[in-house]
Amino acid sequence: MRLTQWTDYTLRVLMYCAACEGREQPVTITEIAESYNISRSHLTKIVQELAARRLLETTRGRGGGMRLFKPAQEINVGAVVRATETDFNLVECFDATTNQCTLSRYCRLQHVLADAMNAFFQVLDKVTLADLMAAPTPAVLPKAGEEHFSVVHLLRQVKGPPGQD
Amino acid sequence: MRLTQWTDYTLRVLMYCAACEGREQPVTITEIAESYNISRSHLTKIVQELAARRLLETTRGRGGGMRLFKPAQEINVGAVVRATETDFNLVECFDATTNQCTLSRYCRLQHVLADAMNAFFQVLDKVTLADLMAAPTPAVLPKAGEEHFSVVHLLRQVKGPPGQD
DNA sequence: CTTAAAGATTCATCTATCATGAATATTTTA
DNA sequence: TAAAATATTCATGATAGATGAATCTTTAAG
Repeated sequence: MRLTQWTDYTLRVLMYCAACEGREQPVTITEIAESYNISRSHLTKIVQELAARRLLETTRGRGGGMRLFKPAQEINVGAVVRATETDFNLVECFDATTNQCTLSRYCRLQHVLADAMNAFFQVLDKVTLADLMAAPTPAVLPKAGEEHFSVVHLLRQVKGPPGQD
Repeated sequence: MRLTQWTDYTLRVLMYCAACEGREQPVTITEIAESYNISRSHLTKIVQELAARRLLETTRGRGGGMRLFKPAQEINVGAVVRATETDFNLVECFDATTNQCTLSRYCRLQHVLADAMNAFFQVLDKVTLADLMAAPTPAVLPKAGEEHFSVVHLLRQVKGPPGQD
């Protein structure tokens, strides 16, 4: 029971962009690839897909990069996961074209698992990208004056202020 | 987002046994393998595990086979799936030992996905093996006098009455 | 008008998990 | 003692998913 790394990276890209909202220059693929230490080439395809799905807006050429296409509050996590995951056939009998189990119509398993999967997504459907950027765990609580701590802070710690690398 | 075929087969074995409860002879691996048209060798390992988990009772030797260790009403589907699935790391950051994502403590993704997975299992936790053997879909509704239609009927149709093959 | 920096595209390959199955050992009852 | 059953071990196959090299295209800066 896993999601693909593709989905994982997709969400991370969106989070990175959300964290950088308001920044002058758009976020670049190279920047994210270095920050997360993952393949630039691979990331490109993910950004590609996100742009095609109108979740990111990309601009080519020097000074280009990507931005969220709409505010983080309007990007639903459930919708993103539904869009990026490709295989929802929890068990063989979910796919009528390849199903070989002769019991399928006589057992409730498929129905029960479908219910479970719906419950899974109902949770995600209530969450937006903005919600993912919430307060940190106690160990890294913001100091006084850092009320609006977010991922941006970590990025700054790790990479220095945006635009200085 | 899939379960393993191992889990699928595990549930099917249990369903087959549930359908045959009350039968004189225990169910054999060969019988199930032929019925579902899957590898006997592979099935053996699944039965093996189920016996180790005290969900099946197996007896060796001539006349041997397997039976449910306890009534189908007492076998919880959620528990079975939790036991047979091996990988619950929906995304990389679920596994602290291999996690490389520097954002993990600063983002709520892990928490949200954990919630979703809990919701998934909460559905399965309400279902027993007996519940999986419910009424068939309309297309195959039992005729009058077949009130207690169940998987057993299908097995009979397909294979003839138990013990005659 | 050329160069550098960015995304876009294509293709090939690697890899880990899961699935499969052969061979053989062990147990038990008829 | 033979047949029918589960148990065990080991090797291999299949495939989705991940990776990355190479190259093309676009665009702004100088």
